[in-house]
Amino acid sequence: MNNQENFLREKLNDYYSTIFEERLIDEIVKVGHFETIKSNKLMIDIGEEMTHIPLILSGIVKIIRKENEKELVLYFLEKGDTVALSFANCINRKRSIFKGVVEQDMEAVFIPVNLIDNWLVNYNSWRTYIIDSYHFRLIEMVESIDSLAFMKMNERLFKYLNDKVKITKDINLEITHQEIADDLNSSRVVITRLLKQLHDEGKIYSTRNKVRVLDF
DNA sequence: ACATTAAGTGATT
DNA sequence: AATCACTTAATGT
Repeated sequence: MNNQENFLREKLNDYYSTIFEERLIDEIVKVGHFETIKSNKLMIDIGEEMTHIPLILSGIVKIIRKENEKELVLYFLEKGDTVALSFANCINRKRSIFKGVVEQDMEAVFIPVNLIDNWLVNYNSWRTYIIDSYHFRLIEMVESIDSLAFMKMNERLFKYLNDKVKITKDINLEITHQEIADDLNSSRVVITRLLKQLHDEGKIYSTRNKVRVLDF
């Protein structure tokens, strides 16, 4: 057993070792490679081939859908999450349908996709993990659809802020109106006005580059 | 002090 | 709810 493997084993210890069986951890340690990606770096873009999937150890990744230069944030990934790579994708073509941007410095163990299929049949804990993660992503997608279809911009904005607080575990968000507008595929002016409204309602407190969520 | 970037606002669609 | 056009405020150099 070499240093590299021990290092990975150590990294997996605080989260994944509790959900994966030992034999699987041994495999991951053998084939995975550890990587850190800095905030604001592009992890994956739409159309890019997926050669590896990440098991996220820390940090946050923002998952975005893009259509002719317009973008919409769907959800965030954090520790314990992975990109829900479809089974069909594993077998056939494996190009990403999402864009993933690192939101907070991320650490992850990357697993080559060609192993995923095999692990699905060989490791119970892997199967459970992938299916659960699938299920969870589906729910988040439905939430996205709901908010697009049924919610007004002010409600979407408030949900967005709440989601951010939940994922960053901090009610103080460092963000500009423009960035929020981009994430929601809205315009800066609209966000400014709605934020002021929320501010006046006492739900948030906002100053330049900052939003503090008071009511969540 | 000046330039740049972020935020606020009225009017219009 | 979006866009335009402009103002005002905050911040970096």
